[in-house]
Amino acid sequence: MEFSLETLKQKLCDREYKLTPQRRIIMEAFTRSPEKHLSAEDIYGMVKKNNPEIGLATVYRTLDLFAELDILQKMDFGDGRSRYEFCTSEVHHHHHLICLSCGKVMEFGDDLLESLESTIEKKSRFRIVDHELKFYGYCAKCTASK
Amino acid sequence: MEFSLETLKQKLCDREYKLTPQRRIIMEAFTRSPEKHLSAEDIYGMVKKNNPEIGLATVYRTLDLFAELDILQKMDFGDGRSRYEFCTSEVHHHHHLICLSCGKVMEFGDDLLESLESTIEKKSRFRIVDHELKFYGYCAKCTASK
DNA sequence: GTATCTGCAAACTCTTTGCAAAAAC
DNA sequence: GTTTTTGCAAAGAGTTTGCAGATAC
Repeated sequence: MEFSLETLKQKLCDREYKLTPQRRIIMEAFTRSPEKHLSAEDIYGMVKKNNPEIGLATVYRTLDLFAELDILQKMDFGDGRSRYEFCTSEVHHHHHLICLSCGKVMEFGDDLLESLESTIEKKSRFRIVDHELKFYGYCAKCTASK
Repeated sequence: MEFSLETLKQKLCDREYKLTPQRRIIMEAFTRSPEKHLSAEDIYGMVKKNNPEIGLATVYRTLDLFAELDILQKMDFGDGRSRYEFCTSEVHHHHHLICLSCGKVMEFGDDLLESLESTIEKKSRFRIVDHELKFYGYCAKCTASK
């Protein structure tokens, strides 16, 4: 587990937030999940198994809080729901491959955009703070099964 | 106007769709708009002025139809609503600059991603059909007014 | 004439919010 | 003890759908 509960507690306390069981449970679900790009509903489904009393609204609030604390990054893959993934320092330097057939999201780490960014900043007088690159297509499995 | 009503009629008839006043009006609103990235609500607001009887559902249905006919391209800038723009052959080769302050969307035409795509296709066995590159930041106007 | 299309209202999905009860510190 | 947090249900935004009447061809 790359992200310890201690770190979570630290980050919460720094901002006067409390470490509640729900927040701990949601964080644990995240660290345990093999899939890294999770929606609120995904998390809700995972935590409800062992903690049926937890509410969907709490999941939403917790994910938003974690995003505000730079623990998670909120992302949008255009399917009408937000997804969250751990906000590592590399998160801005990998790109997403989104399968149009099965919806799977893969990552491709490689940052070729730094030079493009500075070109744009000069030409457009637009101050870039983040970028997002997505490739849509068909994963190997879906290509094979057609 | 780059896109004539004749072309629209042609494309519709080819697929056994009819050219209705509503479809014509919506297409005209699109060609007349200085802003190129329009939401359903944007279009609805524009057409309602002269045609108050037109329904929002019709706007949605028409935009989706146009997208299916490759007349418009449906896009998602992460603000919770879909936007549409004319689907020119260059549409896949320009990228978007999205201002986090005023929400304005600008374009940056330049395609440096072809070589990156073939690298990814080889390394990941992922067949790419489209890509999308967005830069988030602050436009010149918003940077100045801060 | 007939199949398509429209407008309306209701339904739907994802997300947010108001509030009283519960819990962290 | 007090402030934060929770669960619930209701509201909210954007979009879709069912249906009866209207319309393009």
